Formats: sequence, C-alpha cells, structure tokens
Amino acid sequence: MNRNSHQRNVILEELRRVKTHPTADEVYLMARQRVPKISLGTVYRNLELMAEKGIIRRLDYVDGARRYDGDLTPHQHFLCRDCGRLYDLFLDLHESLEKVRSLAGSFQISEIKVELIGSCPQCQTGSKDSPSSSGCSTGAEF
Amino acid sequence: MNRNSHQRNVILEELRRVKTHPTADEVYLMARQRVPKISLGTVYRNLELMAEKGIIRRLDYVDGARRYDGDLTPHQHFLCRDCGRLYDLFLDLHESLEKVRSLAGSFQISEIKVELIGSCPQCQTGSKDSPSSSGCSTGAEF
DNA sequence: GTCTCTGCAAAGGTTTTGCAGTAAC
DNA sequence: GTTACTGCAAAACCTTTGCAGAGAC
Repeated sequence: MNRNSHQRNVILEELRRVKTHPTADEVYLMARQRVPKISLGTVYRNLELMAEKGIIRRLDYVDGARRYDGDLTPHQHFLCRDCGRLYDLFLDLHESLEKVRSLAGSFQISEIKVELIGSCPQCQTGSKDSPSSSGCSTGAEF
Repeated sequence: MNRNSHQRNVILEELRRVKTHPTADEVYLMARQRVPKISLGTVYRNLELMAEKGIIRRLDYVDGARRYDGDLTPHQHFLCRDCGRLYDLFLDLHESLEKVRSLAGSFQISEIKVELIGSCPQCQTGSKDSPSSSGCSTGAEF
C-alpha cells in the first residue's frame, strides 16, 4: 500500500533526531539539508500520513502552528508561559488515567491528551525574560 | 480601560447561548443575525480579548480552527473519533490534578488542559457513521 | 474631548490540492 | 506496467493588522 520513499524516511529520521517538536516548516528546513529538492507539500503530506498511522504524534493543542513529535513513549508537554519553551515531562499518570476512564462512564476513551502550562524552573529563579502580560487563568481547567 | 461595546456584548451572549464550542467564524455568523454589519475582525479581536481576560475559554487543542467556550466551570472536552462531535464532560479530577502538580516538581503549573478522545455512547451502539480509518493509538498518551 | 472600538480591506501565515512527471514495487 | 509519491505552484483557509471614522465615557 504505502511505498517506502526516500523523502518519507528522511522526514521521519529528522523528526526523531530532534527533541524540539518542530512544525512542518521546521521539518522541511531540516529535511532540505539532506534532500535539497524536497518540497513543503511533501513534508506536509508525509507528516499527516505518519501521524494517521500512529508512527509519529501530532500536537494540536499547542498555540499557533501544528507541531509534531517523533517520540511515541507516553509523556506530557509543558509549555512555559514566560519563555515559550515546550518541555517534555515523563509523569507516571497510570492511576489518574484509570480514574478518568472510570469517571467517563459510557464514553470510551482511547486517548488522553494532557498539556501543562505554567512557569518552568529556569523562569522561576529570578531572571524572567518576558513576564506574562496578564495574570489570568489562575484556576486550572481540569 | 475597556469600553462596553454593543458588539462585544452580543458576541459574549451568543457564545454563552450555545453549547457548541464555535469557531470565530461561527460566532461571526451568529452575531451577524443581531448586528448585521459586524465584521469578522471585530469578532476575532473581541474573542481574543475576552479569552485573555479569562471571561471565556479558548480551546487550542482541538483539530483545525481555534474554538471558544463560554462555559467557565471546570470541565473537559471529549472528541468522538467516529462522529466528530465534541462533548462536555464534567469529571471531578481534583485528586488527579493534585497528583500531577506534585509529580511535576519544580515546574510550576498554573493550568492543565485535558482532551479526551474516543468513541461516544451513541457511536458505540451499532450504527457507526464513519468507522475510524486506522486502528492506531490504542495506547493513551497520558 | 479623549481614546477605545468598529468596519473594511488588505496582508500574513499555515495547510491543502491539482497536475504532470518520477520512482517504488 | 501499475500506482503511489514527488515537486511545483496555485489556491484555500484562518487570523492579524492598518486605517479612518464612529461611539463610549
């Protein structure tokens, strides 16, 4: 069904190589260093295809452009409101997951996406690059 | 500081009136029935402004266009993979929230976004409108 | 009177798509 | 040989922005 194209392999390898949840455009720039004639459309098509197949993860829930993650191990993402960095957190939330499942009753859950937002360790210690504009959302959305 | 414009009030009322997490464009269509000359730009500006003030909720983590929610009470969203509907779920996740906070260590969490994905009660009982294309993501991302 | 907000329209950014040619099988 | 995939370019979206005028206070 699917063919094993050089471009697709490069895209996957580049995505797995970095830890930075790149956008399609960023993947395009990385891939172009190895396949100079690769097109942005090809990158979009392959990222979407691999996300559908479950080979990579698509991050819809972060601000702005869609991002992709080559790391399939269960983990969460932490977005620092001060510096804008996106961190990987590996929290063991099995128990919480089970609780959510049981609470959801007849809604059959196959996937739970969690995004944490706040202030990262670096931004808490003194040097705040860019303090958040308005102090809203103190109450969590959980 | 902020002025009390008629357009802003209409936008807020319309958003609160419905349960359908509309996009900016959908809010625009609703608002236009009451303020025919309202512009899309005004809708975007006001939604963004109210989201920043914490008067409404902005849903970044759902597919496609950004959506807004006029309901500020803590709740989660459930996206049905089969029919595409977006449900509100009111699960009490205080305990889980506390656990996440403690696990996150030096990452100071101010907000936790949770999205649940799966199959809704209606789609489970027989009549599947459009069965999911590929059986990926059986493991949760938690 | 001041200053924020509006409508309009244009621009900006991201993602999708049509098509003819290329490459994988 | 067949058919999925590619590069290119245009189109389709969604969102933001500049500006002059209107409206809130």
